[in-house]
Parts: sequence; structure tokens; C-alpha cells
Amino acid sequence: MHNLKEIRKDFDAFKKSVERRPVDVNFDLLKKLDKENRDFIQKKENLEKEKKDISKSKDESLFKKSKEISKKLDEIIEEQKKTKSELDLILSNIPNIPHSDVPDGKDENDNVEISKSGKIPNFDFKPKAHYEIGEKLKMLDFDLATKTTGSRFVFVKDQLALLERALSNFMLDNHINKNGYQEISPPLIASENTMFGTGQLPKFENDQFEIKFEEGSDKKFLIPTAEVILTNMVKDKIIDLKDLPIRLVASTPCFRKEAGSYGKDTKGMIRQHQFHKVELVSIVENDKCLDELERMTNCATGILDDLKLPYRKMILCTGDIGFSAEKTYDLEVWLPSENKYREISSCSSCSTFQSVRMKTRYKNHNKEIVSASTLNGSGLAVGRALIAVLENYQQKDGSIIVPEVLRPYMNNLEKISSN
RNA sequence: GGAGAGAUGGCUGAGCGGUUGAAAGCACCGGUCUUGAAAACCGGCAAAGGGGCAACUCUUUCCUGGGUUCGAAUCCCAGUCUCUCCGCCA
Repeated sequence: MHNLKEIRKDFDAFKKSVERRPVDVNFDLLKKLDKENRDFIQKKENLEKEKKDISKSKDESLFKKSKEISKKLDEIIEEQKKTKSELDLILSNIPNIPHSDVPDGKDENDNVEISKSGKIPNFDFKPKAHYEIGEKLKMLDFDLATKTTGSRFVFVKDQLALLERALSNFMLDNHINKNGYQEISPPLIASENTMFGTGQLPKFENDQFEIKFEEGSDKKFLIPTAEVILTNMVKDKIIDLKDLPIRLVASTPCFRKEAGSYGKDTKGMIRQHQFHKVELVSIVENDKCLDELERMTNCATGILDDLKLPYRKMILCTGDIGFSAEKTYDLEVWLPSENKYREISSCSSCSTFQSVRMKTRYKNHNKEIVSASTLNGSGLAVGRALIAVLENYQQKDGSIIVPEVLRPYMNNLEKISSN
């Protein structure tokens, strides 16, 4: 969320930067409501002062007047509240401003490739899709999941379940021991306010799984990514400078409705309602934000390098970056069956956008209290990493060579094959 | 599910109708002292919002939302959360 005080300083510049994205925001109304709101506040404060003086004077002859002021005050407060909530609604639906590094563009086709890495494998046979491989091995079962749960879920079995676990543990260990992240095992359910903090609400409620506790209780949601719960760990906090940067990592299931994407990637486990992801979150000083984004992205590419998977690094254009992000790198892994790169990680710098919503601040070197910067990135999506390993390490006979770095996590298993 | 206790500033913790934005301690910052540090002593130290070029000033905030009152952290009602005991349970 944007700081109104800052917006006021140069309204037109603000408008112009937001409009680099495809947005529909009523800026005139925003400006008007802000003015109205401040007028109401002034009126309100004057009356409050008057009332306060009377009560301080303890002059009984004025008590009656004070009562009248109270009535007038009630009306003004009512109007002010209404104006403020309209204002907040507009404000909370405005996305973050793209950083100047971010290229202009309409959609994902306008994202710009930064670099390519790794060797695309050559097969002397036609490479199969991960779901064909998995089903042949009898270690991926989509039909069974349909029976027990519904579409877009999967059962992972035997050595593929072990592989999934190995991927997750390998990534966690790497980020904890090599990259200095603190391991967290968080709740998988978030309150409405928490979801607001990272920007999932109010705009994207339809993508979330809401769960019912009991009638009348507050709304709760299954987390769509650990980013939500990890980032909100610093909600409502003034952080000591000496505690920054904060770096957190968690491996969790993620739950998404993916509204509007039905019909896309219906086959296989590319797009599921539930998937595992290792998530990185950083809370940093504002001038370290973009450096941290590079660092975080390198932590993610490090995993791909270790797994010897071919990938490319993209910078997202203004039309494709997420609501809360000012700048985003996507990492795309090579999938032989599709003969193209697919997203496996997304690392974003959110500047102060989330911390304003969460009221996360720190005291900077000048002892001023300022909003902190937050970042998040996948390091990596475990489900998609499983797909990438299956497809890139597949053999003609349908078996899978286990990437070397994962073998210590799999009882030194070198090859996955049926029976 | 039953029965109690509680929610106050970065933390601990007093206050229980009228200069209380809130005692005290810790932490933190500045100073004196010291070769330096520690200790001791002195001083400072909440946030949000509004107005002002600024110095500054005003308003709000003692879990949340209502109510009583000229006036509420303090009284009343509702809700949320936390803790303890009993029950149940992975």
C-alpha cells in the first residue's frame, strides 16, 4: 500500500508511475476523497479541543454546551469514517509502482531474458512428459486423487515421494547452512488481516481457499504461499536495526484455487491446487532492497545449478509483475517434453509496499522510524522441481537418474525405476 | 466442552472517574567522571494522524467495538486473544 503523505507530495508523478501497469484506478476520486478526509479531520479536531477545554475547566455552566458538541461530533466522525474507508478501499487496490529497471510490456511475452545457464540435454529418443514417466513408474497417480479429492491433485508414491522429500530437504539445508536463512515451520492458515498484509486481499480473494472455523468467526485462509505467513511474522513491529536483515525459509504446502486458469496446464502436476514450495523471505533496510533481490535470486539459481538443471533468468515486464512487487525475476527451468522453459521460481522485491500494509518499521541510522523493505522468492517450487528432474534425467527405459546432490537424501539411491 | 485469571509504552510492571501519554525498573541514546571501558551520577527517550516553509502546534491511541458521564486506562455491555485447572484428543 502506498503512503498517502508521499502521494500528496507529487500526485501526478505517482499517477504516472502506477499507470506504467495495466490498471484502472480512479485517481481523481482518490485526490478528492483525500481532501475531504482531511477537512473532516480538521473539523473534528476543533470540536474535540473545545470539548476537552470544557471538561478541563470543570465549569458546570458549560456542561450543556459540551453535550451539544458531542452530538455534532458524532455526525462528523460518521462522515469522516465513511470517507476514510472509501479512500482506503481505493488505496488498497492500487498495486506497487514498478522500479525503473522494469521493462515496459503488456504480458509475459514482453518479459526480458537476462541470462541462460546449464546444458539442455540431448535425447536419442523422444522425451516423455513427467506425467507419462510418473504414471508408467506407478509413482504418480492423478486418477486416484480425482477419486478422493477432485481434479488438480495428485498422489506421489514410493521413490518419487522420496525424491520430493529429498528435493525439499536439500533446498532447505542449502538455504539454512550456505545462505544464512532461518528455518521456520509456520502455520499453514492465515487470518484475513495477514492476507491483507502481503497483498492477497482484498483484490485476490477468489484465488484463495477460505476455511470455515465456526459460524461467525473471522475469515481464515489456507496459505497460497509461505510468503504470506513468513512476511507477516514482522507485522506491527518496529524492528531493531541490529536485527536486520531478517532472512527466513520454510518448506510448506501451498494452496491455490487458480481461478481463471482452468483449461491451462490441465495435464500433469504443473498447475495444482496444492503443491510444495520452499520459500525465502527477507526483511531489509530500504537501501539494501535491490541488492537483496540479487542475493535472493542467486540463492535460488544456486539450487538449479546444483541440480544441474538448465534454466534461464527473466526480468518481468510491467504487465506481468505481481500486485505487491516493484521488480521480479522469474527463473524458468527447461522442460524437454514441452521443448520450452517453464517458471520454477519467482523472486520479488516489494520495497515498502507490504510493510506499509503490515505496519512493519525499523529505526534507521538517523533514528527515524521508517517502513521496512520486504522480499520473497521461491527457492524453489518443489513440485515443479520434481517435474524438471523427471523430464531432464529420464532414460530411454523409463527410469530416472537421481541427481548427485540428492543421493545423500535418498539412501544413496542412484536410479529410480519400476519394481 | 466445563471453571477461573488476564490483555497498559521496546520489555517488566503501577495506576482503577478529572493536567495520566500514563509511576517505577530494565533496555536504549547523550553528558560528567575515567588513559579506555565498566560502575556511579545527570539528562533524554511512544506511535499514528492533522495544520505549518519552519520553530512549533493540535487531535487520537492503555486488546477491539458499543454504552454511561461535562470528563474513562479507570464504570457497564458485547467480542477477540492469551494464560491456568479439569475433560477430550494427534
